[in-house]
Amino acid sequence: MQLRRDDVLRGARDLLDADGLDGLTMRKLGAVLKVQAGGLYWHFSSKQALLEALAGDLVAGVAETPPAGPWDQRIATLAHRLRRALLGVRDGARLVAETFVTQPTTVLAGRTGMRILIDDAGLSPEQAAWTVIALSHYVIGHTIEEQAPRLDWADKLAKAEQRIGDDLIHDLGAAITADPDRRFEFGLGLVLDGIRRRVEAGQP
Amino acid sequence: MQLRRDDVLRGARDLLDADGLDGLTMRKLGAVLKVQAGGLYWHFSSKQALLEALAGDLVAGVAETPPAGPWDQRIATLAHRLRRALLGVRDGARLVAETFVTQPTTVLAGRTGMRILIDDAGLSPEQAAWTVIALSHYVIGHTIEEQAPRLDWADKLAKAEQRIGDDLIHDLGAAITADPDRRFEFGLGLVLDGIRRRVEAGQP
DNA sequence: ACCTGAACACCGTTCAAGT
DNA sequence: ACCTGAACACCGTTCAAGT
Repeated sequence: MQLRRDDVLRGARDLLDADGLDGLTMRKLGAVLKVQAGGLYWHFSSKQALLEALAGDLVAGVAETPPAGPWDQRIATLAHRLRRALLGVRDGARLVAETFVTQPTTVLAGRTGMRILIDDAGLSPEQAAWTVIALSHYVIGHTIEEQAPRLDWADKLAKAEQRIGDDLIHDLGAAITADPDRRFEFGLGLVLDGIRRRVEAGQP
Repeated sequence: MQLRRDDVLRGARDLLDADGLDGLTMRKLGAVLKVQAGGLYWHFSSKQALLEALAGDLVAGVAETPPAGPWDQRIATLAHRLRRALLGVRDGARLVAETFVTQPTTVLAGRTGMRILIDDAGLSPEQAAWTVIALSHYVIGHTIEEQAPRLDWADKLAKAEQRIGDDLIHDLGAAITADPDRRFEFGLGLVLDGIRRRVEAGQP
């Protein structure tokens, strides 16, 4: 029963989900796939290459053209898809962040966003490019934090609140522990509003 | 000549700058400080704890209250300070991203931002908290990408451009390789515009 | 209090050799 | 073509023992 490239990727994905990015080692992956660790290097030239392939696969679906509709809704769809993709596996955002632009699938997703901003929203190609980049930075930043191990946050926040003794810290803590879906929506809305300003300025 | 906690932190910072986050090992740090690796565990309970202390120090200055002025300018100052802090050491953004909210200094920086948004811009405490969180996600996302090793980006982008054969990919590539300062400014402006919408909606 | 020495249980990667 | 076996040069962490 020989191993194919896709089997390795699937095994890596499962192991990532089980043990996290720091727990994903070539030796454990070998064990899962019933293969010596060294054998994996026939399929991938390095662990880094394997991780990049994994990251590429993760964001593969994002680039599909969203259904017709208002430009802001279509862009929101892309942003949601990217977040969903990153959330698809443990530490997905960290994984993708470290191999971001090098991935063809990421480039394609960026292009899809640009199309919408140019054709539907009327931005210049340059503006569109800068905008999709900024938006992706927000999505990735948010999702990294969302996926970060929350272990003892509550404790540390409570301590900070006590030490500083401030209502603002309490409100900040409440926001941090709030529903990530809603927090993402809020930040996305903020960025979209920023884009709207540009769009309106362009066609008054 | 005994080692103090601060000496360890300073050594770790230097080593981080020299070898990057993946190259920062307890054994190399021990060598730099003329100490056995195990000896470091008297000063820090784990490597993780050391990294967290390093991250905390890095963003320590961000929380200082910015000079008086329009609220958007003061918020921009905070965002620039955070980026500068992250750029202060190699892989600083990655380092901070993984230990983000647990750091008291980060909490303090968030509080400073909230003060401005509440007192100067007239947002509710809740809105202010959600806003500083979203903004910090953008800053961190941007800076992680900015600090990512660029090794063979140009090659891969050129290949993607060739393969897809699209002007949009060319424009996207140009944007990605553009001056990070200007790209950061653009994205920050986008988010600030989004906040302005909220502010105007709040006090029409 | 602060560190050494030495060990334990791991890593990624290479590469001759097997099938 | 695909993998084994074994090695190389590393890791983080613990802990008795030294000073």
